[in-house]
Amino acid sequence: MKPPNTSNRRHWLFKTEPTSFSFDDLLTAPGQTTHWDGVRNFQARNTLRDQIKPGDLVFVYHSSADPTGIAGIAEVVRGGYPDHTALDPKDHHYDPKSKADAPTWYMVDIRAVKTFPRLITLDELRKVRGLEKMVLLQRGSRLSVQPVRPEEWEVITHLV
DNA sequence: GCCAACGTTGGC
DNA sequence: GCCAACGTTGGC
Repeated sequence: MKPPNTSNRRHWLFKTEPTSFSFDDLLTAPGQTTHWDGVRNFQARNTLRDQIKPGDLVFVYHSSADPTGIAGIAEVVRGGYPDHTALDPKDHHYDPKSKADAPTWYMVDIRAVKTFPRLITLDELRKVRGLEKMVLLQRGSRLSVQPVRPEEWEVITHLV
């Protein structure tokens, strides 16, 4: 495998509901690696398809949980490719408008690289200076795949 | 192209 | 479970 280009790596945040897929589930997955499937929002799709590259780093965020927050870090091991779950009528994320020869939806593969010793909660993030512009913290923000600025990444990783 | 209706997200 | 905010759909 080609070593990732760590100098140009970008940073992202992926939301997941831990009742359906948690960071622990990623840790116990084969190779601690998984497809990040099921994204059905065009803006997030564009990011997955066009911008997220192997070597990029990802905060895995637990939404609709108690408490909500960032559970750990994963590394992108495969860039955007078609999300086959959109083609499976039995899949919860099936989309009849997506076709195999013209896929609408994309996913990436990620591998766990760091488990935070504790959840970095949303409450805590809201209080940290320097994160005021973070996409996650914007009012009404619900993008499930979102960019994280380098300085935001730096501040957050030093909280634990 | 507008925009009302509808469905979803996600914090609380 | 509530509901504000948002994205998508479809009639016009």
